[in-house]
Amino acid sequence: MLDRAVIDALFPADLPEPEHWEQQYPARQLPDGALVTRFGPSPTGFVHIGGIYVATIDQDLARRTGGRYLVRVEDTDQSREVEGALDQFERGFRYFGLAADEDLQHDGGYGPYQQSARERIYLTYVRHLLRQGKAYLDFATKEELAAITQRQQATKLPTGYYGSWAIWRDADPADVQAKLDAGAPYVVRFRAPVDPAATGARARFTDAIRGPLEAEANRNDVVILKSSEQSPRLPTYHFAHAVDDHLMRINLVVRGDEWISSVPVHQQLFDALGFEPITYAHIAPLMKQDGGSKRKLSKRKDPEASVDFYIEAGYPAEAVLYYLRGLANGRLAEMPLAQALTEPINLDECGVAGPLVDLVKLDDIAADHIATLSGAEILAAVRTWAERFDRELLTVLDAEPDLALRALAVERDGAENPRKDLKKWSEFRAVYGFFFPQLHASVTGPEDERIAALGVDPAVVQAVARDFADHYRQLDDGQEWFEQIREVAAKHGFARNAKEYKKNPEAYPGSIREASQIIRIALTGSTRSPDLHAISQALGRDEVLSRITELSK
RNA sequence: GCCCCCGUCGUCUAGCGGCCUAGGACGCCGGCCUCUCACGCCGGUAGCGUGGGUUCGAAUCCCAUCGGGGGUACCA
Repeated sequence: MLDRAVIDALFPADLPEPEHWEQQYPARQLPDGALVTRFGPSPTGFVHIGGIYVATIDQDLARRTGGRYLVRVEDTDQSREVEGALDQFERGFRYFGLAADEDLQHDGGYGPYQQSARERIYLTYVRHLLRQGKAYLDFATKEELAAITQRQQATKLPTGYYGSWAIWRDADPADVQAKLDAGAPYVVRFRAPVDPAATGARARFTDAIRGPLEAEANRNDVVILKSSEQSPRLPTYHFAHAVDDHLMRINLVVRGDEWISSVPVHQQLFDALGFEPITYAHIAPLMKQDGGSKRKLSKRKDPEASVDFYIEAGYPAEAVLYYLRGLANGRLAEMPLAQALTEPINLDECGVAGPLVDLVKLDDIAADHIATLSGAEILAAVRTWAERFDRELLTVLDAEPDLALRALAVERDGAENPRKDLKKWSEFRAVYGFFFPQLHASVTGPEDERIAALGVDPAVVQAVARDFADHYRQLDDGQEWFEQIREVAAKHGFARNAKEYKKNPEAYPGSIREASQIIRIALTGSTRSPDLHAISQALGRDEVLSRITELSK
């Protein structure tokens, strides 16, 4: 073991002792059962939907128990850091209304809330471990490490830096001093306390979601402090997790299940540091079907892995949240959205398998949700979306707010079963664009391919349009209004109904169906639309006539 | 290689030894409504990974096997 003086010389002279931090970050005064949770975004410039998934659970648990939910930026891997990543994270989480009780902007007295700013805290505890011989300096080079792994693989031994493979674990202090004198870079490794191969030691813990779990005890002397060549000196995730979560007085760690196999290390670390063990809830990650198998949603391959995907498409945040909460806790998926958003997530009901994200299901949820909104609410949301993603639409909306409201009211306001024609705000343009003269591509005449596709004689089309326009009356009653089409259709010999037409197609230019479609296409540019009378009401008499007249020319 | 987690319709799931000839939701298919499309309503399709046990009885318990996922980094 190294002399204390040698160890201390490695650290700033004014570095505080652990007691200092313990006092600075005292136990929280919170009601019994209050959960203190945290989410740790990495500023890599990509905000993963899985982050929203986990953070929602974190926040829910804290809120419900009268605890705290904090965001701590995990930026210990500087090589992956990206400029502006924090803003991106901010924006993404704000869209989903995930505000932390404590974070970079909201100091709760347990900060800094960014690992790169916590160097002195980590160093205190590294020195502490070093002094007790629970950690040691390691000068092994990359090549040496690779060689060790290779030999272990060749002999089918567990890979890693442990026991007699750990060349610096029990090094002669004189050798260490010599390396130090030569200015050789080093890392600090944790001295794993047991050899599971010899003792059969097991690690046991109870996961808040999965119940009792068990694994081989950790054997590896994991790195806790990264290379002495770097500044600031940063810890690995393992060490930062122990120190930060203890000092921030976190009492429930919710994280992806890829961490399960690290729990044995974490337990040893907590124990060596003299920290109370912490409870874990390991969440099954969001998955994606890939050929015959499943894999985690990948930021490289799957656009829907990014929160930007949902924001750009304009999925309502509530719908996404509702979907995600239902995925986490199936019970919530069975209840209406408003209730599921406030109903607690129960960890013991959370799935353990890893659900596939199903955008078709999300679409269904979103359409259902939007159908519960009023036209005014939808307009407001579409407007907000358009501010960022469709400036032309924004201009039109702002020029004609009343028209927009009338358009949205069609088969919606006051309707028993409102249309579910909108799944996301980006669809507004395609679905409602025709209402706006600025966005509507008018039909140019009987030869327009949209009309031609009906297969009705162009001359008849023209005549129908002309007659319809000549006698057109803007009527309030839908039945009466539609009579106008029936009359024109009858006059030009259209069959009264589709059945009659089918029986003898040669005898008619078409049926009432085709006649209606002529008017529909003239008004909307499409063979599929909401109720024609309602559309005519929204458009107004002049616009109806102008669109029909285009066809009669 | 070693260690760990997981496995019910296409998807999300209910199910904790008899209430299961496995229930719901989404999807899909068909029908009704109808001037189109939606909506709505009605009906249908489809599953316990496999093989052994235990038991009067197994989706549920045990073992094995297969499949999928993760870890084994100075990434998180």
